[in-house]
Amino acid sequence: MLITCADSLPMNPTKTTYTPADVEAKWYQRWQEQGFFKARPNPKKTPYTVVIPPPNVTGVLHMGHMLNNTIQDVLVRRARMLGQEACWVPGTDHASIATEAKVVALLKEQGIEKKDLTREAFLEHAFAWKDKYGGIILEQLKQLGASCDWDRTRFTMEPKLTEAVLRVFVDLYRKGLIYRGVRMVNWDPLGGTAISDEEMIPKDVMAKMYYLNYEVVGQPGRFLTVATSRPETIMADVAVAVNPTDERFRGLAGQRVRIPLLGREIPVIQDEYVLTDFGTGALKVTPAHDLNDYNLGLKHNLPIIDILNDDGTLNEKAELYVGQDRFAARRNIVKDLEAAGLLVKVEEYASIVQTSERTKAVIEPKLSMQWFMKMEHLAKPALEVVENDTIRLYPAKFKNTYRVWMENVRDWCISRQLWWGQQIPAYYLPDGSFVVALTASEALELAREQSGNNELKISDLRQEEDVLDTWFSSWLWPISVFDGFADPDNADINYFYPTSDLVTGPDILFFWVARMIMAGLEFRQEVPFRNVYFTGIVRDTQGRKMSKQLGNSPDPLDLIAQFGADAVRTGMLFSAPAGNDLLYDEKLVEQGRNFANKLWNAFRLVKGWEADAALPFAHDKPVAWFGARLAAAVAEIDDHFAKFRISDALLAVYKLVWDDFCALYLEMVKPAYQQPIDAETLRHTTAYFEALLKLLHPFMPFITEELWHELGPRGPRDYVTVAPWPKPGAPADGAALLAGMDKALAVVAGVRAVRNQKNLGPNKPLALVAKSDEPALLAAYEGILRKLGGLEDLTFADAGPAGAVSFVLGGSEFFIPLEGHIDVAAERARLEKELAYAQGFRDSVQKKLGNEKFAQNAKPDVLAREQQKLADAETKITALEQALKGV
RNA sequence: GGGAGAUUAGCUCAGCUGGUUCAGAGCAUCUGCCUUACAAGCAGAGGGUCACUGGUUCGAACCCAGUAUCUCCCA
Repeated sequence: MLITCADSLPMNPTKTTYTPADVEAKWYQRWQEQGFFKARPNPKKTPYTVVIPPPNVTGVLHMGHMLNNTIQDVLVRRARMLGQEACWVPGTDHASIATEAKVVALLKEQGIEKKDLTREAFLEHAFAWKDKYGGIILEQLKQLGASCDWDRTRFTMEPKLTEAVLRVFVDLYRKGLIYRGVRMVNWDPLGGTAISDEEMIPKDVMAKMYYLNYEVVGQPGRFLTVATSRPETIMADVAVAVNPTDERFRGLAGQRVRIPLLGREIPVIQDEYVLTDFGTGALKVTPAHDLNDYNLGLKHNLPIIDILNDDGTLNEKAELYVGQDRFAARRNIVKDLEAAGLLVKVEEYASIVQTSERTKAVIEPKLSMQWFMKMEHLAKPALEVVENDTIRLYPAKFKNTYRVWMENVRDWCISRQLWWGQQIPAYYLPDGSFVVALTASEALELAREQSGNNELKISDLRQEEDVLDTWFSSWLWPISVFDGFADPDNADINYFYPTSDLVTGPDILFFWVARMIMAGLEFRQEVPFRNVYFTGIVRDTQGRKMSKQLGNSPDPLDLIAQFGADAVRTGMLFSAPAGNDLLYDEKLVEQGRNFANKLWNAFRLVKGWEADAALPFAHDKPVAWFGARLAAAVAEIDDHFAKFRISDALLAVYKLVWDDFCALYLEMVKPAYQQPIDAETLRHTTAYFEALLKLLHPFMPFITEELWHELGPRGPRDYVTVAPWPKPGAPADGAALLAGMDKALAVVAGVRAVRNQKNLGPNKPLALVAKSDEPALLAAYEGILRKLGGLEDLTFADAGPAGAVSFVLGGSEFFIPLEGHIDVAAERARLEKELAYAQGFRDSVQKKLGNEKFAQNAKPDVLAREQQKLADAETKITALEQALKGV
């Protein structure tokens, strides 16, 4: 009788290599047709929710996305198989500064300058561009196999999410948590906006240090030399500071000095902040243009003179070089200082300047009027939920980082001087005061109330030009994707929130993760997620970050085309422990491809078997053993998942498939060429194969789905994607089965080692004589010993035959008669070495057991183990001594 | 300058409560095999003073102190 595994074979099972390109698109389409990725509130199931860290709407897939989304997909697919209602919400981020910079650059190519456009016209261009190129990245994720519920795709700037942002802004403003204030910000003069710290790129440069002479007032000819890298800012100086302990400036404190060229008098102040060994030890204080100086100015109550315009040119307060760009002014003032004899010297030194990630402009620390959010009130509960493990961070070391940041949290500058983003819903009255409201008409009402002027019209109000920081929409993401602001009691949010796991990079722990926690607690009184898994940064084999400039970043789509999505996914995961950077190496992807190929060939083998119903069940031992092995592996894999050890889980499946199933189990049950197999064994083998496909599916969704359908006839909705995850239930005698097989396999390994040592080749039939202390056990595994060891004969005896190679396992001796291959001296030497080793081991255990304090202090189970070790060592020594006598 | 973390095989990393294992995995390396599923493969082997110096302990990769080097975060 013939048991067929599948009705049709779209793939050619005679081909020895698996070709992923033939099947991947097909299965992704089928999954979508079947609606497997769609999630709906279902009270009978436990929800499992993941919100994607939304990539930039105009971005394209890079290696970091590959890693991050592979991990999410593994978690989501496994949850789905565990019978949970798995909901993975995809979407994109409007990424205000990045996208605006791209649109500005694009318009420039078309000869259009942003400044010549109205806000409305610019946004029209931006939306047109977003509609054309936006969301490409989501299509790319499908090629990776990402099982997102695409019907739920959101965009942080779509109307509903924008409404959520505005509601939150108004709410927090009314709670008194949002205010306007003047602060030192990172100003991008080219982009004309404040940017956040993470949007700056530090650049190593060789800068010049200029030594300038400030004349001491009332002491003509006496100068105080000050070192500065920014001579063009001396017009904004308000003091010169020295360290109070610095002997060189004794007596100068309280004196006044004259700013070079300008002649304005400023005081000399003392502060410990000043480093005595940097520059000349005298520091010019320019509060408007340096953050440290600003703080120094606050401390000493100094005035602030801001000499720069928003575009980086000098304003009239500078008095000199007005209208010139800061760098032109620098060149000119150096010339003039030199001419005036006030420039002592110029030194080169290595320095770091901050530049804008988008416009590349050198960042200017600048005082400006911005919108801020108070963080203290929000940070406190957000810290607590991480401290008390309501939210767990993986790896846990990030708890420390999180704590330090949350305890020193500073107010959040939420305004950006851009157009692409959510415009701040504040409306200025003609008198300069303002109101905050969701809509213009509400604003008008408030404005009339506030001003007492009922004649005010909407056209009298001027809406704030600034937009909100992108993170001000992404911090609401886990709530807003379920419309939790507009409709706080809807079925989706009640069911899917809080989400389960968040997978993201540690670089946005503060900007995103911490703020989502705050938002969750503030607006829903509930954490946004239970676990946060931090991935590492993908680097090249030399440890460098992937970057376009270095050209060290492969195109993920090329990789998928070349190796298959499954191979790329496993390649990323093979070496990606949580929080550790991943050194990407194409070899890992090759390893993934090889693994897919291994699986494919195992399938080809099993597929080729024909069952003969007349044959008796011949492989009860292998079948029982692999059942136990599988159960143990499932338990181990589940444990790895519970601890978010994703790459360990993968490695465990990898070894189960490759070593246990292919190298051992299949070799044990494999019939001789073109011989039939008994039906019972084939039935078990097929069931095991299916279990392996299930365990592998989260990691390698495509090949497992393909083989699932090849392996047996399937109903219309019978897909491994929705198959139940294997249960770990181990058979009662599992431990004994595993231990027994280990002993048998040790004998096989011994025989194979002899084969290799004696250069016998895999085919030469050998005879094995066993002087075993467990003959019954070995007899039970005789079939396996013969097959895997290539034995033509297995006999039990009390003594070894002459002219045999021997090896010792535990208390048993094994002999392989090999006339003509025996080198007596070498045999003796080998056994003696082994004996000496065993004796040394015994002695050390004996010594430990003989130590009174050990006997007193060690736990009973430790003591018992040591005694067992001693007994085992004694047995082995006896057997070795016997073997030596026989040589 | 302040803080956090790391250092285990050639590489990337595990190693849980100090004792199952006189230190484990994957990859790489070496040797031998084109053995009727797979050379993208099979069988076997070698490879470590657990950064260094002390300390605690019957016992330390693990706990403590110091040193060195590296990484990240904050300023």
